[in-house]
Amino acid sequence: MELKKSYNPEEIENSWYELWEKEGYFAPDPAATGPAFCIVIPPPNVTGSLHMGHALNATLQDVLSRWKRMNGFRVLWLPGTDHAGIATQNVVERELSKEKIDRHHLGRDEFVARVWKWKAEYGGKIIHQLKKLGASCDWSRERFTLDEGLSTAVREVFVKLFEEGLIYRDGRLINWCPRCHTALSDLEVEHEEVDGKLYYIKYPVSGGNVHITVATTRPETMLGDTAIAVHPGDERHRQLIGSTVDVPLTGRKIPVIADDTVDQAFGTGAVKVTPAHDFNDEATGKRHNLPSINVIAEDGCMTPEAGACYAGLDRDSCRKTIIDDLKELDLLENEEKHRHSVGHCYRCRTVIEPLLTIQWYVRIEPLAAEAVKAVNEKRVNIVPETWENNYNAWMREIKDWCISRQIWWGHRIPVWYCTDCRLADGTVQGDLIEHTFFEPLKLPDGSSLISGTYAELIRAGFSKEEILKNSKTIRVAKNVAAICSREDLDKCPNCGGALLRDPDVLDTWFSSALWPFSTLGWPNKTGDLATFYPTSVLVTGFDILFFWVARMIMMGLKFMGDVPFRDVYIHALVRDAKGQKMSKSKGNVIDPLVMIDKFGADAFRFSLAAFAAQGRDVRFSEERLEGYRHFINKLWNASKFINTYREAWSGRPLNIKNAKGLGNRWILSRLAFISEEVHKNLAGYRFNDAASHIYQFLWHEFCDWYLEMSKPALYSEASDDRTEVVDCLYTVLEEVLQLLHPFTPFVTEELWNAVLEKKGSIMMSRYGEGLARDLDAEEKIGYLISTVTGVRSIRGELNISPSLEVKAEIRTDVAGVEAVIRENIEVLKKMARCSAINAGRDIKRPKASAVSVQGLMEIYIPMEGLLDVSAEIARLKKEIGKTESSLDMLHKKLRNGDFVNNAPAEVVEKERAKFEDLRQKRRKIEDNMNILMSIDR
RNA sequence: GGGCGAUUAGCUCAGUGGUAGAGCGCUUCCUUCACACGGAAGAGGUCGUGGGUUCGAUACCCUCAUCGCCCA
Repeated sequence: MELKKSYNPEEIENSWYELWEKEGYFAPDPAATGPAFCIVIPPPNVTGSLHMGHALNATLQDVLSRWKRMNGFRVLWLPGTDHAGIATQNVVERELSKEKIDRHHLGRDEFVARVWKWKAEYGGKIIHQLKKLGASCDWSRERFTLDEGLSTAVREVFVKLFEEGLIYRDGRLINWCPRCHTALSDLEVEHEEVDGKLYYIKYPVSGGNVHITVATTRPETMLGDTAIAVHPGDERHRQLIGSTVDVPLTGRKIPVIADDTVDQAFGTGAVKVTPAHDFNDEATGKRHNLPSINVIAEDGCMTPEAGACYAGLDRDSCRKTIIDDLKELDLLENEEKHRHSVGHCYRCRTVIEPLLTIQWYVRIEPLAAEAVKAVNEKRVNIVPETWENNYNAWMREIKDWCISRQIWWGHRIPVWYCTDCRLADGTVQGDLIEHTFFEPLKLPDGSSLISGTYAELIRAGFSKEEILKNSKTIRVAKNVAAICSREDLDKCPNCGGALLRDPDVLDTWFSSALWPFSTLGWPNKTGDLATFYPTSVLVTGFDILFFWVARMIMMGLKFMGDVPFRDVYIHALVRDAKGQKMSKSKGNVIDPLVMIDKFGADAFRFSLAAFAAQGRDVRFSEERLEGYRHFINKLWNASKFINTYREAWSGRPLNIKNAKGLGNRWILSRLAFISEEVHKNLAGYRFNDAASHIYQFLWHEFCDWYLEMSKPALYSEASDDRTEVVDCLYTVLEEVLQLLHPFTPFVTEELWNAVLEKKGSIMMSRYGEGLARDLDAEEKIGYLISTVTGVRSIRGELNISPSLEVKAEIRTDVAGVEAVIRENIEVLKKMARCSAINAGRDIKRPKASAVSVQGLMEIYIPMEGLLDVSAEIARLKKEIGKTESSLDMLHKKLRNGDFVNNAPAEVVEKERAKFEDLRQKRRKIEDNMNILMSIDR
């Protein structure tokens, strides 16, 4: 088959992908006998579209998968997506708001149905994009964190942990997003430096005319203050400890307390304590038994507790009002600019509000302890190792994990509350369950209700269905008994009374934490689970090391009794060419699909792999990508060249042991070398090293040297020599295509078929064996390369036209060198563009010749009449200069007794030999220069 | 505030206890029958600063500076 002049990716990529998929190549081969190799994909958000991070992540996984497959492993790369609770709910809510619909109008069931509909329509986008990239995922096993099987797994895990007391319900301060209207875990809060203000507020001391000034960044929370705290050793405030102050604007009296956590350097050294709205203050409150006053509600607006003037205002306008009011009372002493860190919702960027609520938690310590042990005992290898530190540091300080979310899209918590059971004190539980309606609900008597306890509402004549359908929030008191169950319940197992299900859903990361085994069929004992768990490696970015990786290790150990993966390869973040994080707001986002369209998936993938050096961020630039497109084109053209010798090919691979030609032995030896390097580097997740070895070999050794030196034989008439060269070309091409295939699957598949005319797909082929080094050939080719380089150097520097053929006289004392030159005279003539070459120990320097002194030879180019003597002298001087500085350095070293005595003998010997060689080289150049200066002139 | 990482050619980055490499860019030459998405020859670095360990440090240790990230 004839190849086009240059490679055109779009013509072939889609059809090859379709074929691979149709043939079922992505599924693990049931007939394969090799060991299992499994990667579970870090499930991208179902709302997402492919960005550079995904592209890098998927490329590396695909490189590993394809490489292992070609090594005979039974490979499973398991794909899927994540239901991304908050993010997805936000997306659908935004859509609804365009139709002016609030999700509460729809009700829970209908809303969830809408999200499923949205998912069916738009959710698969990223999957198609992964296919464009060439990802060899087994799509027949694709999973979704909210599908039936995974939901079963989530349910099982929740119930087990609940039964063991590792999941519990508690009321404490949590991070609350007033916009998403849900609790968040600590990890989901992003701290960000913002320019704020520090307000100095005067609190009058009760019954006197003195006051104490406190500094705060959040004056609106003063409405919930329950103390002022100062450091016990602070002279400024010591006399006020134990006294009472009036909270301005409220008149509430609160104590001044001493607490040694107060930072005396901050503000005035006196701080207000608001246990209901600040994490530090909550702790202070606990230490001093202070009450908590909730002044901010879940929607970010002030509660009735904040007082009639402020109730209903949102946080920000309340702050302004308070400042105005304080100014009026002359209680605002000062305000100054203040830069401080503020928590934001990682989904919507809204400022987080610490709120006192009842939530579900996972007791994390026992799980974390096992997970730390697994990493420290190297049952899980984190690569690069430096991330182990981060992992350990985070695990040491880990706090219980808040897993309940007040949204509708997700795994509903499998807990029910009986409305009829009674507490020990006789209270009916239904009176401890509080409902707030979305809109006031009309009663038959014409009045309406906006909230009430479940029992009240029932008594008022509402049905359970009506109550639930109209509830915006359902708050269940902490002392209501939780009934956790594997099966859905419809009546109380104890009293047969009505049950309400916990309204919350689980943190999406709860289901992600089970991903490595839930996707393989757990809790059923499946064949996949037996074969592929623990998975082989997890490839991911460091940004979800805690969110996800650590939690998977915990859950894997807990429920499978083994780690979820042997290795974790942490790759870098992809940044733009200037090193900035890509973000939509900065407008520096590079779309992988645009890159694929422009440069082809192969060049794009190869670039990503070549950039992926361990422990460093990836700076992506189109310029470099362009360079790798050229590389793909180079491969294409080399193949095209080889393809023209199709009829001369015996069809058999050339084994280095049977090869006679020096060049053939050499290139096969080099092939053996880089093949080993590629396999070694991939095994160590050194993708960039693997990629650059292939690049160097293919371009510079194979194309620049081997192809050129094989041309004389190729251009000659049919002979055994020529056949061997052609066989060699095909042999090398086959192996190179295989080595490259994990990086550049499309072009290699195309060439595999078009040039090698193979029957099957390259992705199902196996790496060949029998590669071996031939150091004798490598040494001898070294002589030839020196010869050609020497002549070219003279040509280049003396500006001798390439069209002008020269003669070369080569003097060498080494019989081996002389022999190699004689045996390869035609090749040398062609490559160095010489009309004749003589070599031997008796060669004399011809008159008016330029010289190049190589290691074991002196190359003379007679230039009769043409030699620009001064240019040549200048050239030789430069050469001497270079030699000289190396000699100086070596000389100093060798004269140093400490070096000679202390350094290993072989190092000293090496340096001596180098010194001798250089000295000879210098002498030879000097001799030549002297001749040039005296005789030739 | 705590921790981590970076600092090597004009740019982007590899790398090693025996004074350095790549890609792109740059200079000169060449449209030679695979490829101008090409070929050949070159220029270019006291490996951030100051100290220490060592016969020897760009590499190992410490200080500082600058930049970046994570956690609080």
